[in-house]
Amino acid sequence: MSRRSNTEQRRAEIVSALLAVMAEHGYEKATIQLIGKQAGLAPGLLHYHFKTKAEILIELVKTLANLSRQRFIELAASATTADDTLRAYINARLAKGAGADPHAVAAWVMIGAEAVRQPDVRAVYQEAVRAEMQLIEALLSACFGERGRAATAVPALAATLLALMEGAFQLASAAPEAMPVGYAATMAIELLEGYMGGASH
Amino acid sequence: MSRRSNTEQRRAEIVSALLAVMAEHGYEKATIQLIGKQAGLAPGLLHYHFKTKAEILIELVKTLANLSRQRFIELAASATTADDTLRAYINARLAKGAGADPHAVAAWVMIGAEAVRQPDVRAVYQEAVRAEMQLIEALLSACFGERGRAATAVPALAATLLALMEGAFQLASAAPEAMPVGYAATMAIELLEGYMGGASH
Amino acid sequence: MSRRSNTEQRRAEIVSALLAVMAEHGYEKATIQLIGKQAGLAPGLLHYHFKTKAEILIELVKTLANLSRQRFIELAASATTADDTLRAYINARLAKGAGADPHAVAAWVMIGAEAVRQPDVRAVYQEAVRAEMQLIEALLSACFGERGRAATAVPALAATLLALMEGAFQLASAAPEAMPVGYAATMAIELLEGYMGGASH
Amino acid sequence: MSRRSNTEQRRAEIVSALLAVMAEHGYEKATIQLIGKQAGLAPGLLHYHFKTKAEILIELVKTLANLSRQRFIELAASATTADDTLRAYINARLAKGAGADPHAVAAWVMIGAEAVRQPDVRAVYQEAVRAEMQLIEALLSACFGERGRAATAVPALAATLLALMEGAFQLASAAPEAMPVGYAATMAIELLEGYMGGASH
DNA sequence: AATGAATGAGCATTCATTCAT
DNA sequence: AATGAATGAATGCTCATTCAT
Repeated sequence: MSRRSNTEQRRAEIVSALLAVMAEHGYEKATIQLIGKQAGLAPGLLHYHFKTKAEILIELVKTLANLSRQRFIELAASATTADDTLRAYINARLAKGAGADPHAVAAWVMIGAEAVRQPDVRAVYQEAVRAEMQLIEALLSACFGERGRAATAVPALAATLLALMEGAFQLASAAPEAMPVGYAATMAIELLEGYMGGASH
Repeated sequence: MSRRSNTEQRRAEIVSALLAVMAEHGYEKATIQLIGKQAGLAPGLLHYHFKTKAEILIELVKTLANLSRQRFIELAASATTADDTLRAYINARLAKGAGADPHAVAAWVMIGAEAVRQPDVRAVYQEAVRAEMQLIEALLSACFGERGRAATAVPALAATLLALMEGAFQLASAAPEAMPVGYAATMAIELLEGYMGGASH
Repeated sequence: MSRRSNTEQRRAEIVSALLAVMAEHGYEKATIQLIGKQAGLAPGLLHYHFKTKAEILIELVKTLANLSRQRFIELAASATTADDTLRAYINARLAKGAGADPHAVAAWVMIGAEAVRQPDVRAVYQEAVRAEMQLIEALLSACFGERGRAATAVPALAATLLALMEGAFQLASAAPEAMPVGYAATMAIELLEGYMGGASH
Repeated sequence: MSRRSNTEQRRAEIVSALLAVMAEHGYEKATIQLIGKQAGLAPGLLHYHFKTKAEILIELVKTLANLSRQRFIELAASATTADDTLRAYINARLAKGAGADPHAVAAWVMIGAEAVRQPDVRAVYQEAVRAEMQLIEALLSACFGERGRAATAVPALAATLLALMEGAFQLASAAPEAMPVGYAATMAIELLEGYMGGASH
């Protein structure tokens, strides 16, 4: 009788196209025409599946947050200790190599800037930040527990690690040539271990 | 006697207006009309003093980099040890309070995003990053020296501190409600001391 | 036995949906999507039953003209004198109450505006006007006859009554709060009686 | 020093262009491009002088209402009695001939339709209707007074005259060929005189 | 130096219409 | 008959830039 809906797939294609275009041109210059061309779809079709351009962006934020979590879950699967899990998390986020997607990183940086001025984007961005904070806090608390130590300043430590990661994304996208190679993951782990191992001496 | 050229002052006013408008609306939505209104100048005048809108942005990047350095110099004036100087630097960048300007912070975040896609902006942004890296490396080396220790992984450590700061700016601008209060400066200092004090044990 | 064609019913449903949507949004903003939603039909189906959107409008004009005539016939059934019949006519058109449909009135106003610029609409609109003129003229002539008077200026009188009715529709739709309640039917009858009763004194 | 503002003149030109285009094409099809072409102005300029297209329409409504009043004032200047003034009013509105502008009449019809669905337009349209009602009521009261009679049902009578005029505009614009020539002004006057002269017999 | 009107390309969005299913 | 995805040409509006004054 009727056509089968392919909306979910089309929406995913469009979001994916926005990711690619935005990584290179930013949000404002990611025109509907350009996104459509990237996806191989007519411009009008994008507005058939999404009410506004901003709505595509919102969807992208959610998608990237999920993707990130997914990658961590995969890498954490083989970790046995809390320290291993924390390392897996940091590597999932910061290490180059399999799964690291410069496009996604650059797009995330653009999203961070849009979140400053677009309330709707800000809302989902903030939600992602909150969820990430909780995840990191849990990981850190576990590490403290494993060492048989009281968990000290976990929220501040978590925030710092998150800031470090966000900043690393920013610098990797906008000034890679000015940065040392592979500094972030290694140094983040070392700093945390230094703190957790020595904070009570 | 003819009228003195007020070009330099006008340029500064315009750059300052861009800072204010950009903090709230981002670069693309910071229209010439809006910047002009903020500065109390007619739109046409902006193009008399700057060839293009991008040129104002470039000037703003330089201005912010200088401002930042200026603030550090002031705070560092009373420091006597290398550790004190490093603390002064971190506080100059991260501590709330006198001199901390949320507008400037938000604008810097926007600039970071523009640097990803605008080569001209990227060039000056990268230059600022490089200069900052050198400054931090010098500060860190001094701290190591003061401790009578070999300087270990200074570039990576410097990069990490810079990333931490950039990320803190990002999160302060886009998700302040999700972050603990005043975490960044304190925790950055503690992490560094933990690393420098204990890395060779 | 194969499925009966339901084309006629579907067409009527679509026309009725246009009436409802147009009353609120006007013709241009009565999109095919919106009409379809109102009718509970998929957009594509509208173009299966009507070649163009304008064709639906044409059909609506005819439908409304018929509806109006129908209502008069019902109300006139019990009239015995020419004066009664005229009163029945005016009440059928102007009186509030059973059968008065604000939607239909508003849609008719919209149609009147479309008739100014769309030749096809104008043609059927004009046809409806001509038919209405003839009907009114006949009613008026009968009234003159009943009074044993020569019919004076019947076409002009008929045109004036028609104008009065069209104007009442317009004002009822666009400025109801500025108008007295129930003025039109009463006053139309009084004016006509004043004219027909006293014109020869 | 600066350029002299020509905004008021430009706005008037644009409003006038909308009048012309709207009379032929209606509001929706009166595109900014088309209005601009009619006025000999670049499309962007229309939005420099008016924030939105709807704002031009609002201005047009006000302009037409004023124009109409102006024409009455001129024609009423030589009237000495209340009856003469009423006649002058009706002629100013309905009579063909010097000052009658089919464009303005057609545009007014379009405005009436837009007033049904655009709240902002409706507001100014209603205001114009209210002002017109007051004017007519005053004229009619004066006529009753001149006759030494109590004013009977003046609001309803005024509303009826207004409806008659609005309807005459509608029919003149959308179905002129179906209407008698010059019926409206003559018949309106006769009907009113019939009513005012004989209502108390 | 300064003003503000003017330009025109480009943008997100709408929508009648088509078409594969 | 019916569905709903797809198309692409408009449309209102924005905005950097130019220019006459």
